[in-house]
Amino acid sequence: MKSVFSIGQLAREFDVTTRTIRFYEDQGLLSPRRRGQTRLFNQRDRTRLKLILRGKRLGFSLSEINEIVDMYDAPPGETGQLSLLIEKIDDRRTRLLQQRADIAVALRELDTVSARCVESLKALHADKGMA
Amino acid sequence: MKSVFSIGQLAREFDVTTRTIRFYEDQGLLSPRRRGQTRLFNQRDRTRLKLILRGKRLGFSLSEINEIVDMYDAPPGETGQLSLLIEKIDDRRTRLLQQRADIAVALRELDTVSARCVESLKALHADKGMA
DNA sequence: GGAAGTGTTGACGTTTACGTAAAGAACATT
DNA sequence: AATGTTCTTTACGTAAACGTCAACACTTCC
Repeated sequence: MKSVFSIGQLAREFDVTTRTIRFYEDQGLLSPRRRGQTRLFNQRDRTRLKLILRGKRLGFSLSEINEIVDMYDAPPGETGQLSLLIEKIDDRRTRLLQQRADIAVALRELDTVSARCVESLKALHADKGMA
Repeated sequence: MKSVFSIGQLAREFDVTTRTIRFYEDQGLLSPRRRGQTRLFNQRDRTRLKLILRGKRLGFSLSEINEIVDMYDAPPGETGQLSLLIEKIDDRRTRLLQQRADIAVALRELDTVSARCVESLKALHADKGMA
């Protein structure tokens, strides 16, 4: 369990370019410590990067991801901020549930297409037998 | 059950702009019939649009969606094309399953954040009671 | 017959999310 | 001392997915 990572290490581990990681820092999604000019990433930075990439896989934009990642930090003190956060959570949950439903439909349809492929293969083999 | 739609009707129904629909046609994702210059969309076009928008919700790019929508049309005759299609189906299934797993994790984490919100609210009420 | 509403084709503008050099610093190896 | 590797900043480039006019045609309503 290492506790400090270079930009290159993280890039290799998560299969992104260093340019991408620097870009995320530029956008305020990451803020690693520095030793001189060089970036030093700790476990928390690494976790945030993992969160970011999961958000990307789910089709969120970087600014949405920025909001999301902030959600995981300490809840805000004011009631106003808190209800805003609850609203965001609800929005995100709704979107995730929609996506889950979309995936269910899409997977069923893939099965249908698969079945048609099998049928086509059968037909091709039958033709082959005829020749 | 209507069988022909104008571009405006579809735009309203699916909450996209007409510009978006024309762009999709330009990219070869839609190809409605014409009466003179005017586009006439049928049920098949409408279904394709629905597929496209679901693909977008799942974070696929338009070129990926193009491939996907083609999958739902008649399977190709050649064995080579067919095995290519099977490969694509497999890729897509893998990605969907990854997304589903991501969603499961994200939903659990949302519950955690929700719980923290409730705790924070309790604490705020306690403070209020103290004053 | 003029205005409103819907349709059309360009064509340029914009945001997002990086890619891709350019030019240099720091450090290890040969 | 030269080479190689990994890091840095700065900055221009780009593909995707539309937005946003402009300028025009057709129909309908008053």
